[in-house]
Order: sequence, then C-alpha cells, then structure tokens
Amino acid sequence: MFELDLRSREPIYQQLVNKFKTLIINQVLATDEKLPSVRTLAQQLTINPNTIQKAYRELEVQGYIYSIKGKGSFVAPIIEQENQATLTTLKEELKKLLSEAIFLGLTKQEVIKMIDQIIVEVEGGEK
Amino acid sequence: MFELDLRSREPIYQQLVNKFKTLIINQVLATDEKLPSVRTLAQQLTINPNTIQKAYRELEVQGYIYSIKGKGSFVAPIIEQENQATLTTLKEELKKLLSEAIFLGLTKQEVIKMIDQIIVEVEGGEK
DNA sequence: TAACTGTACTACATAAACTAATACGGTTAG
DNA sequence: CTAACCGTATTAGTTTATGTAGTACAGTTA
Repeated sequence: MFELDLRSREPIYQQLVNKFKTLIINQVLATDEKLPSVRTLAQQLTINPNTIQKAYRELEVQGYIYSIKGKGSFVAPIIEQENQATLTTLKEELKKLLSEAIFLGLTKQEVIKMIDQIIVEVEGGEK
Repeated sequence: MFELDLRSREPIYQQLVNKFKTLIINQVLATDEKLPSVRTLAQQLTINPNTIQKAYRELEVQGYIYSIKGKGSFVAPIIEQENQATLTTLKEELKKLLSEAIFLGLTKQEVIKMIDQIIVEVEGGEK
C-alpha cells in the first residue's frame, strides 16, 4: 500500500501523513472509509504502531480523518477536510502576521475591534 | 542596561534581540547610533561574546542594525513611514485572513488566545 | 469474554538549538 | 606600525526538542 523510505531525512510519520493526504484529496479514499488500524498498518510496514498513531493524529488535527476509540479511523467529509486544512494553514499565517503587526505597534484592542467588525460582516451579528 | 533571565526557556540571544528591537522601534536608540561591542556587552552581561554576536546577526538580518567589521554595529535607518506602511499592509492582510478564518470556524476567543500567546513571546513575560 | 480498535505514558536514541572557547581579519588611535 | 579595539568564522560541548518504540490502558463489538 505504501512505500516508505525508512532512512529518509523526512520522518516516517510525516511520509505517512503526506501519502494519506494525497489519497484522500484525490478521492482514492472515500468519505467515511475506514483506514487500516494502527496495528495492522504498523505490522504491514514493520514499524511501531505509535508511529502510525502519530500520523493519524496529525491527519485528524488537520481535518483529514476522524478517529473513534475502539472503532477505528475514517476519512473525514470532504468539506470539513478542506475547511479544517485551510483553517490550520490560515492560523499559521495569522500567527506570523499578528506577531509582526504587534511588533510594529498593533495593539490587542485593535485586533479585537477588527475581529468584532469582521464578525458583524460575516455572520450578521449572530452569536 | 539589560535584565536577562539566564534560566528562562527563551534563549538569551532571543531576549537580546527583543530588547534591542523595542529600544530601536521606540527610538531610544537613534539611527546610526553605535551599539555596545559584542565583547563589551558580553562582559557586562557575563555571557559569551558569541551570544551577543548571534543576536546582532539576527537583528541585522531583520534589518534593524548594520555591522561593519572592525568598526562596530549601528542602528539602521528606520523610516517611521515605512513601518506605518508595513503595518497598514499587514492590517489589510490580517483582515482578509481573519475573515477567511472566522468564516471557517475560527472563534474570537481563539484569536485572542493567539494574541496573548504572541504578546507573551514578544515581551518575554516581563511585568 | 476475546479480539479487535484508538490512546496515554514512558523511555531512549538521535537531531537540532544554544552557548562557549578559540582564532582570524578589519579598523584606527597613538 | 602596532596595540587595542572592532565583527566574524570555526569548532566543540551541552542542553533541548524530535522521532520512534515498548508497554499498558480504555472503548467497541461479536
């Protein structure tokens, strides 16, 4: 199923994350399809289950899959994937920008004001 | 001149970078003003000159100072308008990103948390 | 209850980051 | 021109972070 480079500079779990991302984005793995269990895949690749676990957690954080204890890990609904993935990226960019802006003198109050304004625009004042 | 926290989790050179940034941005150090030499400051702070050097290099890379071998390190010309312009640009980018992120589910609380975190990093927990 | 599932905790090896010791090369006052 | 300043490169040692593995715990289902 996978070809891993065990002695690559790129961590194994990262390779797994990328492989799965590709498969999921290209719809090779359908929504709600079950991924191999951490143990199964680990045995198959002759690596430690915890490495698979780390990859799966990363995929989950990034919104590509969801895991249920005792049941398994599954491909997340596409829209949610996209949004979560995008959001994660956005958060990183946001943090960089915010750091820079705060350093240049942007105040917390200004940012909050900005957010309030945006929320009004986007959500029309709900919440 | 400086108060360093030698056993902070934040690297010494990073603390120095931040202190100098603040001083330069707030015009406490004027344009072309000479910074203490790496050895002088090192002796004063009882740390290694190389640590100062690392801080100075970082400041140079980020455009805050310039160094001349054999002469010293000096505050780089900082045009206030440039900063303001940068800040304005950043604000626009910020607004776009924030709009997108909030649309995707980022909450106001998350952003505020993010800001607090950044402020702590930038100011290094003084007060 | 047995055989699956994900997950938490710990430990260990390795890689990266940080700081220091030393030496080298440019500038300038005397 | 040399002594006393400057920044900088190289190297090494120490600490910290990262990646992986071993083991044990906890939920699910037939």
